[in-house]
Amino acid sequence: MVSRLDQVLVAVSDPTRRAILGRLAGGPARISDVAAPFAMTLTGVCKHVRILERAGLVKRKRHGRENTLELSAEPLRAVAQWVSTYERFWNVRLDRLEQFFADKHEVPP
Amino acid sequence: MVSRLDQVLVAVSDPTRRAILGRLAGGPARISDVAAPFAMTLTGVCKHVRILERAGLVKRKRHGRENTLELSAEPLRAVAQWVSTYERFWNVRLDRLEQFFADKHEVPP
DNA sequence: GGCATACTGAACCGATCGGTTCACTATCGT
DNA sequence: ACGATAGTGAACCGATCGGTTCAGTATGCC
Repeated sequence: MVSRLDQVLVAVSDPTRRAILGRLAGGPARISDVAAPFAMTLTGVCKHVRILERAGLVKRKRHGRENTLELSAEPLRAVAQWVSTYERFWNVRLDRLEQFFADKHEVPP
Repeated sequence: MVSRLDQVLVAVSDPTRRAILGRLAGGPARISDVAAPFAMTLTGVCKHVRILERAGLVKRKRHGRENTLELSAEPLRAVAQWVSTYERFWNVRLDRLEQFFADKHEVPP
């Protein structure tokens, strides 16, 4: 079983897919429009979109023969949450600095 | 060329590697200790550690034949930063709610 | 010295990945 | 009805991935 966080992280760990999300952050777009800037076949982009879709990061709406893609960033929340559990570790230096000053101004016994 | 963000996201998109980071969040440990809970050979775990190391998420210190691993969460900051650029999108409902009230109290022309 | 411990490198394996080509289905515009 | 446009499914390809086995190197302990 692969968790949702897994799906999202895997989807997002590819630079092409992050670029697609970036494009969609500027507003909805058709697959062809999204694909245009890439030196890649439409089929290739389609597969990336599919992965993003399965991760819940992209919503698709069909209008006739066109597929409008829309960003759905909510699953990134899980990523933010996971990362945030490590926040205290990259603030460790700051903690030490604070400790340093705390020690300096400590009242001697 | 693969960016740092890429390296970190790829490293972190594997559940085994996230579990290793989780273990290391509880304090430094030897590779063997980290490996113990996994149904996997030591060699397998070694390879995962290597990937985490290359992403800068783990620091290694040799003491004789032992390798002490230490969490180095700072690169996760880049992930947090990247995700944060999408924060406004998962708050979109709130935005719409605000817009709704803004419209309500709008001064008619 | 001799044996156990703690890794590591290399070779290998099947599965998955990113990407392509090609053939196909719908749909749109004229 | 026609050809152009938008997208998809399937088959294929080389590369990478997660994992193994096995042999080897240090190092620690008695």
